Amino acid sequence: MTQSSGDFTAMFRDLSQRHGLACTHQRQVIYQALVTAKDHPTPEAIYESVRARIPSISLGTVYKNIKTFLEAGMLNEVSLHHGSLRLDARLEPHHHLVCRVCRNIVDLDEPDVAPASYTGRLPRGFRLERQNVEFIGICASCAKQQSSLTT
Amino acid sequence: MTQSSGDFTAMFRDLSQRHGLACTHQRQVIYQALVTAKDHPTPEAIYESVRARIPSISLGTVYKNIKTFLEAGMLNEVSLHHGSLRLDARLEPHHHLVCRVCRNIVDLDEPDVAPASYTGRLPRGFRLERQNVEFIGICASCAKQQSSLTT
DNA sequence: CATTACACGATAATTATTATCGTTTGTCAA
DNA sequence: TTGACAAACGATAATAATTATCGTGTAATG
Repeated sequence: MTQSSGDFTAMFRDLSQRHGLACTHQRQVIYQALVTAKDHPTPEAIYESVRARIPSISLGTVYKNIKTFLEAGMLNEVSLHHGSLRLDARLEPHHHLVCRVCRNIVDLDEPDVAPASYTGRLPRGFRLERQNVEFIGICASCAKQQSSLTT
Repeated sequence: MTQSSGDFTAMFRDLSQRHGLACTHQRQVIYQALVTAKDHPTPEAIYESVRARIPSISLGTVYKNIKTFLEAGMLNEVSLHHGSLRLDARLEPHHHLVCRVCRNIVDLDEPDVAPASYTGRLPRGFRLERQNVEFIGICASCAKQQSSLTT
């Protein structure tokens, strides 16, 4: 146990250094909660889990560090469209092209998309109905802005 | 003008009847704002747009009717995962299987998924980086609950 | 081991969404 | 038509999710 938790500590120290982040106890425990979660937890769920090990931690700290991890690329969000509901009145099946920076969405017509396929096994009793494909990248105007930041 | 708006009114009256919804002026204007929106608007954006035609409308009415349209299947949400942020610490590319009712997420390994492909033209300057595929359906336990409701 | 910038915890503020409630309006049948 | 009733409306309060602020504490660096 000392062994494996020691390994994780060393790994996380190294990971933090590579991303230019201070290696704090809170961060380590939050990160461990994230990587060991089997489901796709919410910040609130991480907060609950971390509280078992650091009862005094603040919810704000959990949010702040999750954001830090996201910006550092140590973590992903399941959807680019949480936060505010976005609506789509086109009922015909179609797909989306999304800019990962400004999160603007462009419709792609169904006939231009060859669907993905899954060859593995589905969970028992799951009835598959459709699929959503999101093509993700960076749009022209966001790319221009980002390159001007690095010069 | 009288012609086309009359067409829409008649169409919407019919649509409402088919879904068992009262055909109110507010609903018609909200629905028209939704179908004519080129982007994928938020409830707030719809509210702003509708206010130009019905200055006295309440934001709550817009939310309520959007929810009504969603439940009736007259409208879709862009993502099943808005509302609360959901996190994913798996950095390797992989895809998701989602139950449209309980919105639980199961990871699908990348090797089991043959990706989609897009044969159309991308917007000028858009740099495509990756794709997210969401396989959507209904899980065993939600299917059981729904069938027990109809019996 | 002292300095300093960054992180922490507490808490207030903001944003997004839902609920409540009294009034108004669409629907349906007489 | 019109009158009854259920459903929808507008105003507003309440809740949920997230972000900002600020004084104190601690990791990194030399």
